[in-house]
Amino acid sequence: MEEEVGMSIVTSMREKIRLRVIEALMRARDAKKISYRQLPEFVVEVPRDKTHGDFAANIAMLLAKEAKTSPRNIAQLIADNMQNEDGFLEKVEVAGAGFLNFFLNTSWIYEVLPKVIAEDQRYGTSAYGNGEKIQVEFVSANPTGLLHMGNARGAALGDALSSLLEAAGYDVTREFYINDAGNQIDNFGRSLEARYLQLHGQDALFPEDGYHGEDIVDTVKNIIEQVQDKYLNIDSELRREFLIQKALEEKLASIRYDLARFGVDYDVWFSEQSLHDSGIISQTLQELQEKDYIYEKEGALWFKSTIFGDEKDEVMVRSNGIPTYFAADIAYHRNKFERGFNQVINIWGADHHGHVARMKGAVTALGYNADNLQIMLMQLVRLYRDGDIVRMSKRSGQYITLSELIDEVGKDAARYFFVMRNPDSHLDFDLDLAKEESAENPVYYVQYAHARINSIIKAFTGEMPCGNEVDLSVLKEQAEVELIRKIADLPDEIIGAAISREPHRMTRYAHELASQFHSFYNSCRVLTDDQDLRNARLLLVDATRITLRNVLELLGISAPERM
RNA sequence: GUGCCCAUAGCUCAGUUGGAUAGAGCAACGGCCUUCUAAGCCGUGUGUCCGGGGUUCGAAUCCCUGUGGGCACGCCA
Repeated sequence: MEEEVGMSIVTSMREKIRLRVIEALMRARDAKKISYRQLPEFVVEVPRDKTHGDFAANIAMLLAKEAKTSPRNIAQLIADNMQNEDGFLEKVEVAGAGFLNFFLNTSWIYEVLPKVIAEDQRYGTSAYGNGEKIQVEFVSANPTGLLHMGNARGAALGDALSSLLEAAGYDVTREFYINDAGNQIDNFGRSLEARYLQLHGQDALFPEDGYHGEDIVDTVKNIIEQVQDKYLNIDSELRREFLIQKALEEKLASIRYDLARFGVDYDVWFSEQSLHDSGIISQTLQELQEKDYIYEKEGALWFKSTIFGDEKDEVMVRSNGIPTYFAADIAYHRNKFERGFNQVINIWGADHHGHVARMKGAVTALGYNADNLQIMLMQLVRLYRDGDIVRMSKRSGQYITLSELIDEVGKDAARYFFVMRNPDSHLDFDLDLAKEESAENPVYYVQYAHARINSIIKAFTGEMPCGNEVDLSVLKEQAEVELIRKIADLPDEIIGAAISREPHRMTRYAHELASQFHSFYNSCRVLTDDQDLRNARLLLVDATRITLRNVLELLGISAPERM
């Protein structure tokens, strides 16, 4: 049975209609006016076109074949047999190919506002997820450098998705996987060492594939300030070990700082090195060996990922005995499921799409359901400045950092831009455009609505009316009714965006809500002399404020009180 | 070459998972401030939904195929 508590008003209207449709059909069948065995899955949806009613159902078209009669006949039969003693339905129409259009008695929409105001910060949230544990791993950038635009997109998407899932009633853990082991760390060490020696006037050779970025030089300069030339005449391996440790500390601190500035707050920072240290990697390897998913070839150990649809098998342990990144990642994913997450979501750049099949294969091999590992791929970000594409490469150190992005564009605009687009499409980020504080920037449109509301509330000197004491049925203007309906949609919008893993739906919703408000603002005056109307509109405006603020909060965007 | 992703208005993109006459923003043009913020509102028009087949009551959406673009194909991560 559906739990009645916490269900949104829109959902309960939808369910009420669904029930009455089913009852009507059964009544018609009892009266031998129609025959069918099984009821098809049908939808009760809010039609795009307002003239098609508040809700519409497609059941007649789906039942036509089985019932051996025309969709319009079936729809008419349902309409004639609908129970409506309580006047819940204003009218029911048969339209188009056999749609049922339901026009509801408008009284239900006036329940929305008191509910929003009572729930306040909690409005929009629901218990849909039943507290199920979900982990979202995102960004997980190499700590050898600074965060770039791709990381920024991942941060905005991952954080918004996490917030959405939380609002939909899931128990969410935000996690950052720190790649502090493996080849790139060795490379990092050699790069640091070369810079350290160079900065002391020595003629050290910089590794070909090393980290050429200026930020590495700065890091080494900072270390030198602390230790001077103490590590100049010392065993190279010890020197590298020390430099790596100090540099990782600094890099990680700056990554944490930048993400915090971007409004992203992680629950867990998980070290890859800890998997090596604790022996979990070799344990996992052994388990896979026992299950016969591993074989040896040319001195290396391979995982049979081809049996899970991968293009080729993948090396787990190199011939030099060092496990690959893939081996560590498998151990990490085993660890995730062992920690009791029902679902695990990874946000990856699309350049990693080749790993999806083998990672899911590894999860299956370990005895877990691969469907519970969802990998959200996002296409890469292309950056434009002065009309030209800015080539970005971490190795060469040529890239715009998250930190610079926040300085230039601002957190709010940047986050809105990243979440606004479908992750499946390339994002052309025009820095000059995003910087512009003009109407071109959609985030201002939404924030402006919030600021306007606050300005109305400030201008009102009396006492805010109480939800239950106001007759809201005076809100009859089209702009008023449509605004209320948009407000009422929030809980279902959140659930829909959360379960489909599509945070970008929420920016659209935010924009539509703001649009509906601006339209209302221009056609209806809130602070009028008519006290009843004024009070009702004050409540409407306050509920809009709460809804807008809650959506912006989900997206990690501030809701300014004045602009 | 093989695999994955993308292709919708002049530009940037939505399109509620298969529904009714495909929508926003920007750009263009015309109107609206003595009023709670004009970073706003109202109006004007634009489509070979990349091409071609198929599935069905119904396709931008699902399947096949062709074209164009991006990405990946390492004992890197």
